[in-house]
Amino acid sequence: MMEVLIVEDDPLHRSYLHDAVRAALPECDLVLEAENGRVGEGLARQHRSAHIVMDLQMSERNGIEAARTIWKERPDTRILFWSNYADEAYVRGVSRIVPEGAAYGYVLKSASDDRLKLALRSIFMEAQCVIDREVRGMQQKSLGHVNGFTDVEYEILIDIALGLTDRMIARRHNLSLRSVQNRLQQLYEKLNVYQRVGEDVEEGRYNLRGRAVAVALLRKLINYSALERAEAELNEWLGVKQN
Amino acid sequence: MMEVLIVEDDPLHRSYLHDAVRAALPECDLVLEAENGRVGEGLARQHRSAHIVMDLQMSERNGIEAARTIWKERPDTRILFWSNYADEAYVRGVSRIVPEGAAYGYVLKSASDDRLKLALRSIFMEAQCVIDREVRGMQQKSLGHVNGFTDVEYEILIDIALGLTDRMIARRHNLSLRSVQNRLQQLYEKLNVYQRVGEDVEEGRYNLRGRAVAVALLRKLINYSALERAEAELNEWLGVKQN
DNA sequence: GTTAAATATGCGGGATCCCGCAAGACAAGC
DNA sequence: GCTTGTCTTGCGGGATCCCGCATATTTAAC
Repeated sequence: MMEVLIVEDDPLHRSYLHDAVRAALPECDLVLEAENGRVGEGLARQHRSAHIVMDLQMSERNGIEAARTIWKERPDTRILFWSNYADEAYVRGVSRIVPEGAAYGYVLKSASDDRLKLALRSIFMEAQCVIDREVRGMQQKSLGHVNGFTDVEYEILIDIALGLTDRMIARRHNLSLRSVQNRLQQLYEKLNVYQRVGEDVEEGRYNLRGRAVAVALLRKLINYSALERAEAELNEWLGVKQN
Repeated sequence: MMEVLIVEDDPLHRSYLHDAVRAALPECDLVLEAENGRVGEGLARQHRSAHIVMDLQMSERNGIEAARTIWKERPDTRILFWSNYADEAYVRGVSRIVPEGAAYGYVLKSASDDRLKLALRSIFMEAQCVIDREVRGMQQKSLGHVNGFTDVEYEILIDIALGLTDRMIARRHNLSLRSVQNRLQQLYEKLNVYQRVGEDVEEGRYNLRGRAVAVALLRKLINYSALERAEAELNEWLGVKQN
């Protein structure tokens, strides 16, 4: 008596997943479906789902937020993230919320049938972690300190992407103004923002702050959902500070 | 003897589209498929395709760029854009490149079977334009001057999102420094960026420039593909300026 | 335990940004 | 013509950003 919950907003992908689950897990006798994160959370709570397949990019409430609240309630839930992209923003977002010792997976939608089915069995039956090669590569590059970003640096990157002033960032992280600016300089360095843009010396420089955000977006260090989440956290912080 | 070219990177969606085309257009005797924009361009050129269904968000080369080069070569090509989103950035991007008097369509993937098939017939057989209601609504709101953005304003918004300095923007648009800054003030006004962020008066302001970009991203006035395109155009401009 | 490296903080200054004020340019409408 | 409104440009100044220089403090390494 095993149940699997599918959270995925695309009907075609949903039914494809349904079939895959049925084929890979004959011991599963109930497959639930949710068409966005909000509904998925509800179903997970109601059915105490222990096995979830989760899309990341959904309209109503995205997969990372849904997974976070689900894991907060029951940290031993096994979740397989099934996504189109291996953007650093997503990978970071996921690994930030996975609880200690939880079994989870991250496979791309471009993966083969077999890989998906294998991952389903490994995670749900064997409680193993399965991370796609591309995603794993991303993780390595991200955490490997060559051209990778510290957590603090990443936080500050997000902060300037949100449009905070240096002073605000300093207050938020309990740092001095100058320290924040040091971090920013490191960021500019790592993001390779110091090139001139025009031929005239001393004439065509970028606005470093803005350029850093642009480059981060182009390199997919940041994406919409990361920004959205960060904006929510910022507002929350502003809220508690108010009181 | 009618041919239809499908450009779509998701295999499931591709085969769904294939079926839909077959069902809606029995007079069509050849359906070609491409898995990204680059391949799509090639096939379109090779087969002189006059009827194309195009996804917007693709990895290798996105739908807007592909459509632009295709339309540049044969402006009477009929293209149906089939996308997940009605973001203002996409809508603007599409309407910027559609040639005078061309027949095109924009329907969402969430649309029903019937709507898709109807759109296929309307555009390919009758040369009519078919724009989904949600998308149309977006267009209205975008162009209607209440809370809508001028083309110039939008250009400048893109420029600060790319991280250009005021001076650079001025040079690019042949404006004075001060005019650019006027435009920026309008932008800040329209994007509602002037609110304080903290309780201390005179203490917690946003960095307006950065905040404007953040808000624009959150409101989906800008998205990844728009940035990518803008970055390419910027580099092109820098190139010709060099010589 | 000593050295080296990374990190945090302060000071100061030049560049840029943000913007109020004001004057000229151009078009539309009466 | 006159007015009104929008757009442009210049000037000037305060705030912020970017960053070199110098000094603690912490962390890592041997």
